[in-house]
Amino acid sequence: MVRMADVARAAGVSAMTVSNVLNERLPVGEPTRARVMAAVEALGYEVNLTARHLRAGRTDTVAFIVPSFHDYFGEVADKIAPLIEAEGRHLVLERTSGSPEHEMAALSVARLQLYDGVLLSVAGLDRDQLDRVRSSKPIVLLGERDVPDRFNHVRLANEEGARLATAHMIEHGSRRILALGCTFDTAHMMTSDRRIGWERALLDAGLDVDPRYVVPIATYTPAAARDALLDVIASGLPFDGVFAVTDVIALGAVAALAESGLRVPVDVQLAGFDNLDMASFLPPGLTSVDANHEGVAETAVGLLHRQMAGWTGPAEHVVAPVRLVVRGSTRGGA
Amino acid sequence: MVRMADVARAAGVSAMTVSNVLNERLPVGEPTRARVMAAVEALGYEVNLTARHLRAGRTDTVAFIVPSFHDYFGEVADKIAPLIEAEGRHLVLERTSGSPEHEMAALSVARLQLYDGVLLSVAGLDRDQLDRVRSSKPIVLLGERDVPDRFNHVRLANEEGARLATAHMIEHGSRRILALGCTFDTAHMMTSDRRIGWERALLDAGLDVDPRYVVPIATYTPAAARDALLDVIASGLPFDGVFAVTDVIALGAVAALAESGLRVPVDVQLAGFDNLDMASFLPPGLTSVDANHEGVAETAVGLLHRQMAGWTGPAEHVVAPVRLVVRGSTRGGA
DNA sequence: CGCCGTCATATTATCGATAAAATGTTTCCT
DNA sequence: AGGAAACATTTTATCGATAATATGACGGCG
Repeated sequence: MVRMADVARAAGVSAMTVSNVLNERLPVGEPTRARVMAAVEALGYEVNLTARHLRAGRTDTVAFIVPSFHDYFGEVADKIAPLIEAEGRHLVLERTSGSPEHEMAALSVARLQLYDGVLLSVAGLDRDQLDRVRSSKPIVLLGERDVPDRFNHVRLANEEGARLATAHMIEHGSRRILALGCTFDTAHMMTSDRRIGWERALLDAGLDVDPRYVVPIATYTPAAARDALLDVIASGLPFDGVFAVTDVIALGAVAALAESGLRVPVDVQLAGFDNLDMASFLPPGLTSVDANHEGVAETAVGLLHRQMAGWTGPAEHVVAPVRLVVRGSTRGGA
Repeated sequence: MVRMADVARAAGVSAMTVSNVLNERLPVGEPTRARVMAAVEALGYEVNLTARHLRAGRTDTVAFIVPSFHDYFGEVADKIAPLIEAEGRHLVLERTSGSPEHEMAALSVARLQLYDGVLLSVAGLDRDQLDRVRSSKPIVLLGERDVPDRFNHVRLANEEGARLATAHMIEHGSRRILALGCTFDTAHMMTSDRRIGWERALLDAGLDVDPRYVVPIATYTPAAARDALLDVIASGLPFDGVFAVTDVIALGAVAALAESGLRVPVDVQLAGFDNLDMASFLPPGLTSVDANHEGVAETAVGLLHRQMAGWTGPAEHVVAPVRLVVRGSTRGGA
């Protein structure tokens, strides 16, 4: 391991001069700078980032902590990365499996030290647990859970999105719409907020809210969604529309409907949420609620940058607006 | 920031004793241990991982460096994470955009220092560039590029997989099969290795290899794939099968075929590569070459663990076997 | 000619933890 | 009782860089 001191010796200067050359902190005379650079090249020296971090208290790295790496979070992460890199920092992803324990561990003093700032997609933690986090590290929370006021937070207009999607299917003739993957949780969660939007659309249209039409799912995978929907079909419960709580769930629904010979959108209309890349390619095109990933990424990163730059004003709680992207899976589409 | 020295003072012992209690390195008397633990609790002390890293030379962290976070790599990363965590380490993901410069930077001395080991999915680097990497850090390379012998490397049986998929479509009646997303590169690349498999299947069946049937794609997105295939359709080139170089490309093909009123598998058979989760849900089910992500993950992590444990034997070059998963998008499927 | 300011570079102290060696204390055995 | 072994804890040095401060050389000016 080549150290700064080795470079210093080779160039006949002190370590501090090497540091000044490399970091352009204090001015260094041209001949000296040249000698130092030559020594750096000759020895192949590179700074020890750990030592720099310990001494300078800065890592130039931001973490985005997500429940899982694939699908939705992978897409959002790819939007976030360039924004972080534009400010000369690195982005790394960590995974929590959505468990509260892992999420708390990611917010522990020890782990937060490793980054200049952290974006956390909250899946498992509730407000009380988040309140126990004591740290002045810049943090921005993403996701649909309730969070303490002191945290910057970006969430989606879940209820409105679900309402839009459901109302759109009602408008085009659906009367019995499943809320696939929704729940009756009382705490704010993605699955319950979206259920409320679904309910609202039904009530606005003067339709009944039948709890049998809320179909919870064991795990948020297309496989579980397909199985759940196949069960519904087997049970004989009549339906002519499906609001899937996410596009990933909608993917499972597409498979179940196709397997059962139900045509989309003729027999059953289908709408999802998230507008993943996939949505526009899945024939006949998946109608989906779009929350503008890119805008969400910009907002969240903006809040984080502001904190990292030293801003100490009150935290912001942003609700990202949504719009419905209509495609062939509903009768308003092509 | 609470330091170990603060805990030591509170417990009336030396910092070293605190360290010994927390790390269970040297034995500590029970009453002392209790006092130390009480002080740790009272002050809410947590170790400074950066200082530990600097002194102890270990981060307990492994990086998986990928071209992009979504789709294929997100799925593989979710398989790798539990394997790393099972050994008590953390996994972080970094992104290179597939550019050689970013990949080299990720392999720089400075960045490698941050991890106990690195898994790198090579997209842009060639053998010569990789040869310039000088580091004894445990590294395992993934991906289809050629790599120097001294690196552990896991790649897929690309040629065989493409051959299987193509042969399967020939067997079920296709005679003019597009190689969508393939290329004529001479270096080993995913897109050229798979083209060779496609060629082989054609030749084995006594069919012509017509270069017009190799359709390169600007960017590896479903949108670009759809556009490329729509262009082919518009050109009037007749075809009755599509081998898509990846499932992501196949997704674009599905959209293009649906838009053009071509029925899968009746008019055109379609097969992909990677067997992403999506493949089994995309109606009528996407026939795809499965490379057993989980097995690849286990192999790669196994090689990395071996290196991190101090193994210094020769590097291994593993070619992960593939099999064809037949679904409804080809006529052998349901 | 001598004093002061400016610029370039060097010295010192420190970030927080831990490996290795040193010190002190108790126990045990003959 | 004497001495060694066993055990518990502390001391010292170090990982590699950098912020803050100090030193030295030179030029300008009265």
